[in-house]
Parts: sequence; C-alpha cells; structure tokens
Amino acid sequence: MGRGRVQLRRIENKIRRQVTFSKRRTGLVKKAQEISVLCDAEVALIIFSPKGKLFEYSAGSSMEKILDRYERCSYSSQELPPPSSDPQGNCSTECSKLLRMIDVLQRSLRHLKGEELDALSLRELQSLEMQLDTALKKTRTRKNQLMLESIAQLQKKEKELKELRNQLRKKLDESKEVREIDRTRDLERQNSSSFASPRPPPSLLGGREAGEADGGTLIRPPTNTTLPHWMPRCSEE
Amino acid sequence: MGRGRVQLRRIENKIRRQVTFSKRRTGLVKKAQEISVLCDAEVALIIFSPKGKLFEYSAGSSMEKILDRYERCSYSSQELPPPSSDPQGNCSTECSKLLRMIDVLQRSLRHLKGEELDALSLRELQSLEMQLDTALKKTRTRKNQLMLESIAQLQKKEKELKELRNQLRKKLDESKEVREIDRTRDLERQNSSSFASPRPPPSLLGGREAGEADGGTLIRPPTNTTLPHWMPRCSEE
DNA sequence: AACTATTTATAAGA
DNA sequence: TTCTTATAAATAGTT
Repeated sequence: MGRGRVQLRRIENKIRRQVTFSKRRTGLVKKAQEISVLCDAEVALIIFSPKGKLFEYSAGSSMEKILDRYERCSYSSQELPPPSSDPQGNCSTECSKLLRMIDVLQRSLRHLKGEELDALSLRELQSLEMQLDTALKKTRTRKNQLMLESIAQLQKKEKELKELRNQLRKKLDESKEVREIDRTRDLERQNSSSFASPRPPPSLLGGREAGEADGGTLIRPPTNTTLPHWMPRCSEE
Repeated sequence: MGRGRVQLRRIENKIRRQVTFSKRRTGLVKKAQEISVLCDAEVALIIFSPKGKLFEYSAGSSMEKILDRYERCSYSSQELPPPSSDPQGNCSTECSKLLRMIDVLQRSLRHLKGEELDALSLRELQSLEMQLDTALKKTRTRKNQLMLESIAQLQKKEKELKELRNQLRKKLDESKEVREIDRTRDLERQNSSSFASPRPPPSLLGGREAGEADGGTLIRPPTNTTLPHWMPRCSEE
C-alpha cells in the first residue's frame, strides 16, 4: 500500500524511518481501535520509538486494567507478601505507609533526574553530584562492555560467513569447470556425429560469472537484521 | 478494504464478529511486526477477545521487558493515581498495586544509581546515560548558582564589615585625639602645678599604635563558622 | 501537511 | 478454517 513494495527490514534513512514510524503508528492505533469497537475486544498497545519515546493506546478498557488482567491471565501470578505480612495493622494503615514510601522514592527519583533541585542544600547537591557522576561512569563502562561484546560477536560471525562464502565460490568454480568440460565434449560430439544433444541442466546454484552483480540472496549474509543500530554500516568488505 | 464500507460500530452478528476478530487480529499483529522491523521500535500488543481469551504479541523485545519499561516510563514521574482512583477495588488489590509501584520505583532508582545495569539493553543504557548526563549538568548548574549567591552574600557582608571597621577606627582616632589633648593638658597641669596627678585609666578599646600587629579579635568578623566549607580561606584583605 | 499511485488488508462469498 | 476476489484502506514516495 504505497508506491513501492515494502521491504521487510529496517529503514536505514533516519528521516524516512521517522516519517514511516509516525504514519504507521497512527495506522496501528486506528486498527486497534477498530478491532476493539467492531469486535468488542480489549486492546492495549505499547510502542517505544527508536529514540525511546513511549506511545500507548488502549481501547475497550483502561491501560491499567488491561495490564492487570494480562498479568492475572498470563501467569496466575504468585501471591504477594503484603496480604500475609501485616495482619495486625489494618489495610488502610498499610496503604498509607506504602504511599508515604512511594512519595519518598519519587522525590529521590526526581532529584536523581535533576528535578526539584531548589529544595536541596549545597551539601546535598554536592553529594548528589558525586552520586550522579559515579552512576554515569558505571553506565558508560557497562555500555562500552556491551558494545565491545557485540563487536566481537559480529567479527566472529563475519569470519564464519567469509569462510562459508569461500567454500561456495569454490564449489561454483568446480561446477563451472565441469560444465566447461561437458560443453567441450558436446561440441566434440556435434563435430564428430551429425545429431544435436540436449543441453545439460543449469546448476541449482545458478551460474556466477566474473563481475556479475547479483542480489546475493544466497551468498551475502542477512547481517542487516542482526547488526545493532549504533554500528556504522560497513560499505562492504 | 473489503467488499463493503466498514461501519465503525460493534458487529452484532456473532459469527461475523468472530470471523472479523480473527482476521483483524492477524492483521494487527502483522502491522505491529512491520512497524517494529521497519522502524526499529518495540511494540507490545495485548488483546482480549470478547470471550475473554488473551492474545499477546510483542516485537523488538520480550513482552516482559516492554511492560517493565512501560511501567518505569509511565509510573516513575507521574503523580499517584491509585489513592483516590479505586474505591471499589478491595484493599489488598490496592496494596499490591502500590507494592508493584514501589518495586518499579526502586528499580528505577537503582538504575539511576548505576546499579543492576546488567539487566538493561544497550538502548536503555544509552537512554540512562543521557538522563544521568542531563541530571548531572542540572545539578552542577544549581550548585554553581548557589555558590555564586553565597559568594555575593559574603562579599556584601565583607563590605559592611569593612565599613563598620572604618567607623570604629574613626572613633578610635577621635578618642586618641581626645586622650592626646587630655595628656597634653595633664602635662601642662603637671608642669604648672607641683603635685602629681593620677594616670588616666587605659582606654577600654585598647590603644592601637601605627604598625601594631594585633590579633584582630574584635575587628575581624567571625567568618570561619559561616564560610561554606568549599570556599578557599582568604589569606587576608 | 497534502497528494496520489500503488500496495495491502479485508468483507463477503465459497 | 481457508481460499478467492472485489473493493476499501493504508501508505511510500513525492511535493
């Protein structure tokens, strides 16, 4: 549904990808709404853009209810400690404790996100700064580690694929040689006898001639689908 | 897209509804997969049929990871929806929701502190890195602001104190002059009359002679206790 | 953001 | 359910 047939693989052009994302997201949400209305179903849709932005849509019920129901359905969830943990305190007391705790956690969270800093003293700010600095260093270390692992893995894969390619080339060359011999024999036969012989069947692998530019469906590995997005695409070998 | 134009309302015929549900569900899942592959997005799709049967689909990541991420994204910053929202739900349900929320908040907190990073994907790590970087910058900005304010305040105080000191000096000089005059008068009196007069009592302020190096306990303000610890101690005036 | 040539999804029928 | 087909809808490329 568009001017060209869609290739089912990551769109490399950033702009086009963003535009497509936006259009298709709209389409997806519309479809979700339609199935919900037409068929009386509950639908929850969660989408994270490549940049990490969250889009959510729910129909037939609230997102929270659907997710609750999902969890109940999905794994008959293990019971939670609270019901058993505090039989002596009544439940609303329990709840308000939890709410206070949530409050505290949220405040910490906001500070760690660099929000609401006006409430902090200089000493607290310094402590926060150090904490953030440490966390940032740790995060970068871990990221680097992951990237290096990924690179190592890809290099290994590349090596394997090159070997595979070489093997295939070798086989191809052999098959070409055989055909050459066949053809020579045919010609000889044509020359010596007076009737034509049928052509030999083409190779199953397809003939690869020198300088041929093929789509590489067999030889070239489908690395595009496994390459991490942050890796620069190699122009080729 | 079909033989007839679609009416956007519940299909009453049960069979037709079921058929449409099945077809459209397939379509929806396909679209979800496509946007995920084409645009490198993470998608989670949860559908409950009218009969209550659950269908789930996720792309780009596992359902669990996407829902985790969703909760981290959507809970962590927002205000608490639960307290007022659900009076019909029983209390232990309420509590378990709060506990889940606490769980999510604590996980976010740990990540922002640079802990448990192994659970995060490369993409999440990058996002976290950016967030921490932003927070760190904000924190430093705020700290600088506070420091500058503090400096400005101290400079103002310094100025005031200098003025005060000058005033005191002036008074001292005046008092010295007076004493000089007194002494002169005394000497004159001693010279003119023949009996000794008692010495005048020493000044309460103490005499300050030119070139004298005193401890300055009165003149120098007790800044040591109010100076922020990060300020370098000034060698003097 | 709008347009339009196409592809794709799907409603109805079998 | 699955296949087919006529047609509505979505959307890729373009402006």
